[in-house]
Amino acid sequence: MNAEEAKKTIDQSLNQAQLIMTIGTCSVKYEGRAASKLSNGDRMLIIKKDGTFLVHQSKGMAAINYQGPGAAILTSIDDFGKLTVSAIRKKKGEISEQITVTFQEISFCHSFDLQDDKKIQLFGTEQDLSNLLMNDLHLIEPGLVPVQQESPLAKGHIDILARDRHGALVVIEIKRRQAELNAISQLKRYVEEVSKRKDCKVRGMICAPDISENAKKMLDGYGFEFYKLNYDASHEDTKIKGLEKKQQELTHYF
Amino acid sequence: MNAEEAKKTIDQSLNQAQLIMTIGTCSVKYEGRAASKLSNGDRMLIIKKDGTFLVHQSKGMAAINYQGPGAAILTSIDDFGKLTVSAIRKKKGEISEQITVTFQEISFCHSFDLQDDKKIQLFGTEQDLSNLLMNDLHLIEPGLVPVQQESPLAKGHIDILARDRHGALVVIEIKRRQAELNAISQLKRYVEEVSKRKDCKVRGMICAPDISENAKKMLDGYGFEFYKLNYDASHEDTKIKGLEKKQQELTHYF
DNA sequence: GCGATCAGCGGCACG
DNA sequence: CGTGCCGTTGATCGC
Repeated sequence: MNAEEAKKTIDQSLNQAQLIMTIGTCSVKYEGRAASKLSNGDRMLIIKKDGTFLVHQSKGMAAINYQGPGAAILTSIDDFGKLTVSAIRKKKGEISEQITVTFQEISFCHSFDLQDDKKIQLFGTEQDLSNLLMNDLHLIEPGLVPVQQESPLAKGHIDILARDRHGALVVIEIKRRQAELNAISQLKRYVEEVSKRKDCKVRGMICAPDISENAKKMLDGYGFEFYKLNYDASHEDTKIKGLEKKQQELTHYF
Repeated sequence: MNAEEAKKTIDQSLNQAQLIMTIGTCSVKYEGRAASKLSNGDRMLIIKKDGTFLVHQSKGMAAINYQGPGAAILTSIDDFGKLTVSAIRKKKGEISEQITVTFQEISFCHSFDLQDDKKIQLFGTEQDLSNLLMNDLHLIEPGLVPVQQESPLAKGHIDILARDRHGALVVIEIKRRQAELNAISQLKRYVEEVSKRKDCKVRGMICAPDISENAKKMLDGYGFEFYKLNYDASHEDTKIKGLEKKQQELTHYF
């Protein structure tokens, strides 16, 4: 396909705010928060009507170069008759960014009018798990009652804050996947902050489907607790299937 | 476009491991680690030759539903003559996942042969900054010498480990963007671990272009230091433009 | 393969 | 608007 032709297609479609797809051999250059270079190869360029700019290679999930919504799109034909398409982002307070795609060959360039105002409904988020646990704190231990959900702290927010039957506060951090070191650090921060403000015993607790070995050691070191949270999120109504306390390994005592 | 026709196009292209793009009105369902529903609207479905499966709406950067490389793709025509395309992922040890796209209308379905074995070159990563700083530790303070880069710890790895002119170890954590609470927690982990193993004073230090207010407070609380790292990563050779120590605010003393 | 972390992270929600 | 953090995070690198 002709470069002039493609340029015309893109320019017109931009005016009409359509989705534009261009496929061809191109090189890509990026300058902004970082910088990148990608030499000639066949790629797919997607320009959405909100300014989203995506360059995809033939493999891999992530766009290899991109620009978020709001980018200004510019097209031009260079001295060698090659089409270049640029996405430029200039926001005050942010680093100015620019991607330039230079096409050697264009095999396809077309625009599509996509009508779609539907929003996705997502189930099984951490928030969902939190809501479920809120109503089932007895699964953890008898007498545990909710104090606050999503308690906003100066430094982050606690998933669930509860009180046990002895009057101690329990900071519960929920993870929808394996808890790792940073989850323990997070919990530590919350427990420290709550301890500073409340004059009572404060327990720290992680509820997650799994925990890494190092994270478990760190957890034990702080005297926190881990509950294995078994759940099924593959349906609209996420279900908690089990919640069992994992004691410290006996080996820790030898 | 006819559903049968589109199915044939997709099936044939899958055999040839090409990139396939289908555009039309569809609903999308996902079940796996989480679950989602998206009712009818116009979308773009991209199937890459490595099994990557992407559903894009007309706006926004992220694919609204996706499946990574390795997904098995299935097509079928349902009782109402509608085309459904599914991506299924079954890996042992992982949760089985499935996306199903049901097309009401198909406006475009075509495959493309994208030849591309080029890899992107990225500049200005945290690693690059680390390399630069390694050779310019004097920018931080006189007499600071490198001990080890990317020092592997049981719990993570230290960006730069150095020794100051008084013999104290300095754990340096570099961030390419604003340091926030979790960066401080991270640094704390490393300092704790080094302290445990070395019998000398251990300093903690963050080098980042900025630091959030709370992170700064937490940093001060631990007695760590913040150096404002001014750099330009918008070119192939990233440059450090300045590195200035930010003292504690005087207000902290009142 | 597991684990820890980075990412041009993006996106969201809440102060 | 900043900030903290989740994400079906993904991608990478070291052990």
